[in-house]
Amino acid sequence: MIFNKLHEWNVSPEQAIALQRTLASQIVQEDYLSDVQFIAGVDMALSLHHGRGRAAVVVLTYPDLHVVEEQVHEDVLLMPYIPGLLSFRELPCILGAFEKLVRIPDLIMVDGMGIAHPRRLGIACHLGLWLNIPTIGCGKSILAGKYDHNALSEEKGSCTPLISRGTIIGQVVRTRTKVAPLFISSGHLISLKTSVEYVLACATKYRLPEPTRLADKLSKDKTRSL
DNA sequence: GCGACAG
DNA sequence: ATCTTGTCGC
Repeated sequence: MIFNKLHEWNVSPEQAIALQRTLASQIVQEDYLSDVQFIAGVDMALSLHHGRGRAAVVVLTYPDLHVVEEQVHEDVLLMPYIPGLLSFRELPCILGAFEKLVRIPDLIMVDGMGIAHPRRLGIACHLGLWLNIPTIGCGKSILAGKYDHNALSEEKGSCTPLISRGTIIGQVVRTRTKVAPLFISSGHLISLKTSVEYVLACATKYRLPEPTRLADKLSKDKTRSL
């Protein structure tokens, strides 16, 4: 598939932050989804010496969740990991995997934050803008905001708002009973409510929803080099 | 100013 | 994220 080249990737941390501020104003938090027939999951694995990375994208049917396409792409990492600037480290490689994709997904689930980010531009938002496809941020740990731990019961499906500066930036969602929750937020072209619905619909047997769980597994595939 | 900090 | 074996619990 093809996408919009919004900017260069070899930028300084200061330039990256400036870009995030500009891009954040372009994020759409309303639902603009077409009939969702295909959902993709994306994740990335890093090499032993953190010199290279391998991005994996898995496309599954919805709501049956059957895999219809898988693509991986390896590349050198340009930037180190800096909290808040994750997309500048991982997206170049992830976009390489999307270039190889034949089946265009209607919705994408990303391993990382959406707008639940210091400048409201997590990796899911950034990817959504480059692809112009709805994206959901599915983080395994918190980056920004706070929530009432007591408002989250042990049962699957339980959730409580993630709040920052007086506004709801995401939902802390329990995808499995008695298992650590996930931090869900809108990426681009989708509402928070709809995001949570899709995550729960794809969280069948594990903590991670099937799209990102399978992408995570594929990126770590031991039968490949790196 | 101090501490926290997705993957 | 990654380094790593067995082990507790449903």
